[in-house]
Amino acid sequence: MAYKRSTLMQERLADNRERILKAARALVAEGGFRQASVTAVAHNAGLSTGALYRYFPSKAELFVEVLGAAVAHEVAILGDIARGDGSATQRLRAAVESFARRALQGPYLAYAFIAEPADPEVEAARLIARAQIGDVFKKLLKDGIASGEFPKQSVDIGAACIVGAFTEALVRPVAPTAKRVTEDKLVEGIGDFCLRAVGARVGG
Amino acid sequence: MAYKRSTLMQERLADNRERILKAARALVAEGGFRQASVTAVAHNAGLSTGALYRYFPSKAELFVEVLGAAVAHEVAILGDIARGDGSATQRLRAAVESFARRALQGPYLAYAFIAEPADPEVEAARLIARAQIGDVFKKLLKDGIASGEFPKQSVDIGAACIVGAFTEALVRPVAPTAKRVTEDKLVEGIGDFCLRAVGARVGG
Amino acid sequence: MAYKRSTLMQERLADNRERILKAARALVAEGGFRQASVTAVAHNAGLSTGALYRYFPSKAELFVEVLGAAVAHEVAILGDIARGDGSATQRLRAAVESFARRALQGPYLAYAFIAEPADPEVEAARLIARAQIGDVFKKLLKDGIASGEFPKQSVDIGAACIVGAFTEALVRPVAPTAKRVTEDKLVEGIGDFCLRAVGARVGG
Amino acid sequence: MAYKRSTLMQERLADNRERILKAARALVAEGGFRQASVTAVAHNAGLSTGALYRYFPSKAELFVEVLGAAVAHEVAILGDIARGDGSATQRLRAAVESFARRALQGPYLAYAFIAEPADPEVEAARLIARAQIGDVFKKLLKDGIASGEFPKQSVDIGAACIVGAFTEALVRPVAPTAKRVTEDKLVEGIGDFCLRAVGARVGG
DNA sequence: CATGAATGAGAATTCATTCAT
DNA sequence: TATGAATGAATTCTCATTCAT
Repeated sequence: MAYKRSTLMQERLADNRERILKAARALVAEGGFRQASVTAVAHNAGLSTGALYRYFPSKAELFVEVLGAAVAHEVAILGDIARGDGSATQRLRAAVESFARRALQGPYLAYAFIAEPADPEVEAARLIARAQIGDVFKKLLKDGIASGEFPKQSVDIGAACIVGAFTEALVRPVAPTAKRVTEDKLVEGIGDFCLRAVGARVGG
Repeated sequence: MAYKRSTLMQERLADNRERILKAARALVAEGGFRQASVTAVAHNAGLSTGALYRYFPSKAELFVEVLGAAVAHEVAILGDIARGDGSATQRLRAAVESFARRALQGPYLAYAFIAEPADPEVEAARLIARAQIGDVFKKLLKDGIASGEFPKQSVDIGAACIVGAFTEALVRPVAPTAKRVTEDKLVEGIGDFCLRAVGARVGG
Repeated sequence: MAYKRSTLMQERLADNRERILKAARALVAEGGFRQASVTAVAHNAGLSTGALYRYFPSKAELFVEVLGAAVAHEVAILGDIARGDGSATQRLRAAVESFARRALQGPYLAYAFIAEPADPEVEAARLIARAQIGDVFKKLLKDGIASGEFPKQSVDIGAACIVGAFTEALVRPVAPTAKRVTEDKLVEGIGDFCLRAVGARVGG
Repeated sequence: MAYKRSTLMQERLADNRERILKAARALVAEGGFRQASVTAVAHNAGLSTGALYRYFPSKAELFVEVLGAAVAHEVAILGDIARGDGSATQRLRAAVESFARRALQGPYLAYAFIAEPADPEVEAARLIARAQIGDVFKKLLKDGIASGEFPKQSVDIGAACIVGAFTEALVRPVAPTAKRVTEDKLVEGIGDFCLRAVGARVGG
């Protein structure tokens, strides 16, 4: 009918898209991919099932984008830190702890990192996501090595280990019942671990 | 009276159980729990669906056992190393590298560690599995701190980080296409990372 | 905005629910719970298997409702009769014969009363159903005893016996082939039996 | 091999047959047809699944015989009572109460009477069984009418009602929680009900 | 002749995707 | 264009019956 789509309409559409992504994110965070059925996502976004397919061609592509958005957000923050001021040591600690704090608040991102994908398409996206996060730490490692703060080492392996280390420590701390560590202690402990791991001289 | 069960028959039965476990393991390693349907497992084991239920009461219990067996094997080996001779530093490196080498040969175990479980029962088993692996490293950390090899630190967090670090590095190395690191380099790199991470004095 | 759901659509939905109940009822009446598989019910209702689950969360709940609806209908009618005018004797006969006539028309209800349930949930509903029917007769027995029409007796046992007596007589008349009794004779015979059973003075 | 089957062997076979029937009966009594799987019956009889099929060609035929045996036993006892001394009134009460007492001891028989069959073949047997029990009461009704103890009435309907009445009262008494009637009271109450129902002059 | 492992059809239930309205 | 009811294939699990040993 209307030849030109009104601006209002376009905003509406953008809103819907955003709402779907948000709903999907929330559902995955709550109970994993298993809980995030298409119907549930659509309903939580205030839309019908059919409407969702107007914005995303399939469930897989929706979740690829969910993951992508989460990671883009994360990478943006971590990238800012990595490109900021201070020594590589300081920036590495800041990055690790920044990630850790956000993950502890809403653990969906960390969860998404290790959750088994429902689909090969999502799996591919997951690899890319991890790589992107890893790249931030690779840069920091390079900086530190260049400045002489860290000894020479494989930055590829190091970055992967860092991502794995904090992911694991955040999602499934060993000994979950005994001695419940406070959030501050946990974040700091992870930071210490990673700094020592890359050979930085850390506290004492 | 009752026909004596032939030795052949007994072997057959034991074989079937083993074949089921093997098939399940292989399918999970290949494509995750999603790919490992009961029908697929049974078929790959050369049995009918119903026959599988003679050996395992449910899909969940089958996979709990798959995981349990893998971890028991792993813990046994790592435990031997941890209780062996040499400094904590040496034993820690040996444990990490031993795990890493096996994981690179047949990556299913590492995969099982991070795969999203299909079932709460399996999830519980997974947590226990990670904790058991973690405990080995906790012991090594304690040893090293006691001997003065490692600085004082949280052994809970450290153990979790170590497990996470090598799991991640093994399963999804950052930058998987470019500069394919040799296996030796990767294993050594992970070892270095972990030793530095705990504060050991590592070569150079 | 949202398309207004047409009246036609709403009728369609209500129809579907009704059709499912009807199909379930018919299948149970024909061949018991065994014959009433979810697939068969859905198919007889002109729907797919999955569609049925939009209207009923499980097979058990569907059959609980089938039973419940039948009994609610029955209890309403019998209750009206029991609370009506006339002596307890008259009302008891009217209630028994009313039930009997309906049961002979569509024997599913009587069948449902004695069918072995496929599920504990349904079994529970069945007990409640029988109790509800029994309660109507308990009230009538009490009335009759109070008015002196019936001798003193256990109203619990009496009510159970009455329900059992007409259920049996309706569903499986002894000697089903020989001397096929007319419906009128059967209904009257059951009425006579029950009245005598409670000690009422019955014609001749 | 052996041309003539030894007597011992024949006894053995007869024993097995009997044991199977007994096991089947016990399982049905415990938890209905649902619980009585072929494997369970065979196991409880101390035999293998396959061996059972040497004695019964199918599950259905096994349960037809289980029912038949139970009823034959019942009919024999009730027949003795019915053909015994005393007035029809006395014999009817004795028969009803005798049945009731046995049913209360081991309720499997009463259960089998109303349980939904797993199979049309068993259903047919069930009808025959009920008819056979009914026939005993038909004879008693005829006796009583002939002797002038009972008024003229349909013996077919009356017999069916009696069977239904005590079956129901025994298996599912209305109001099962409140006022738990003693066994004696229940048996007597059922007897009273049935005697009054046929028009006998009963106590007071 | 006895065994019991194996079969395989069938049951209930779920869910991504489509399409008439 | 939005809706959500309908689809139907796929999943886990059961069990009467068979047959190699």
